[in-house]
Amino acid sequence: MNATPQWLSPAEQDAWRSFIRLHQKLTATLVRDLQANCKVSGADFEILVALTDTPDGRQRFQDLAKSIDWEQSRLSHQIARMCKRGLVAREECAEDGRGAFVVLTAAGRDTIESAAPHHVATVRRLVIDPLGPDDLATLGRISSRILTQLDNG
Amino acid sequence: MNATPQWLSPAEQDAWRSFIRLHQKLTATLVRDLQANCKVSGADFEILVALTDTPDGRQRFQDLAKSIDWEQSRLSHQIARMCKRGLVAREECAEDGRGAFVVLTAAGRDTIESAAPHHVATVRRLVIDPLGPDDLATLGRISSRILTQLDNG
DNA sequence: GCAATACTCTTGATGCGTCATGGATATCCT
DNA sequence: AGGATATCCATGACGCATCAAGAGTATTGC
Repeated sequence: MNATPQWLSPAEQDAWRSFIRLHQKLTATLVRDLQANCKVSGADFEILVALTDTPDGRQRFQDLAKSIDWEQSRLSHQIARMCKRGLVAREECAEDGRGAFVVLTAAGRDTIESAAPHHVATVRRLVIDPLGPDDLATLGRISSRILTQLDNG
Repeated sequence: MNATPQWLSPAEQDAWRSFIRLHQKLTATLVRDLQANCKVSGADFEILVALTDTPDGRQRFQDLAKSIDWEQSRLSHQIARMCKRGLVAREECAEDGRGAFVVLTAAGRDTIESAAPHHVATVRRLVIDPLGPDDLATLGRISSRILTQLDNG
């Protein structure tokens, strides 16, 4: 039932390896840039951005996890670390005794407000500008296509 | 000296977020697939593939690190873990007292030979087939472009 | 009511990745 | 030759990601 060739053709292999390599190198570069210039990890940044998206900088654990597609326990560990550094705080949930809120602190807000412009500038320089609008749109379209496939199993 | 707009336009943001999301989800899926079906991590797989690329499954630390673009200490830690599980072994280097070789063991060879076909099939199913040759080539081209930018700083 | 079940979050163990540091050997320079 | 320097690899500390297990609280169904 498997008529497709087992190995990748040279052209497929080229494309795939470029993509994987890009994948690894871009992540490493962006994370390093954030850490060196803004003292936040990629994980910190993602949490802070997600919290900033809500008007009061407060979100239930569950909702936050869903909005950034993280597993519960990963979020729990991450929030524990960020609490220790004062970037966010926990709050109990009145309506549901099991639940809890994550709240952006003043320090957290300061951090993200100074980190975000720097990060955007880096993304522009490394990705958006070298590609130009057409290729960027193509990249977005291709990404969505693969994402759909991933979501369908 | 910064005439470019600070934030991303909605179109830019869409494309960028799709790409990042793809990035994260694809990695997670592939790693999980390898771990669940073949009992190897992504890091294990990368090492084993690189070693298989040489005729005798032996490589100096340094050369291995360069060929997969890893930091030296990352490789050292990884090899230590893989030694413990018997996938590779260390060998001293006669010509250079500081140096060392990493050698594929029989168990390591078995592992990669059973994992590789499975992995290729997954990559086909999730990425190569849904894209088709043209989009795959485009993805490769775009990836190379960004990689060049990364390498130039 | 209340027992069974489901939900929400936490915790501990383990592997991975980076940084800073260090020990050993080789090479270079005078 | 011998000291300075560079190269090669190892190690420890710390943060991050996943998995398995668990504690407390709500909900469901009888």
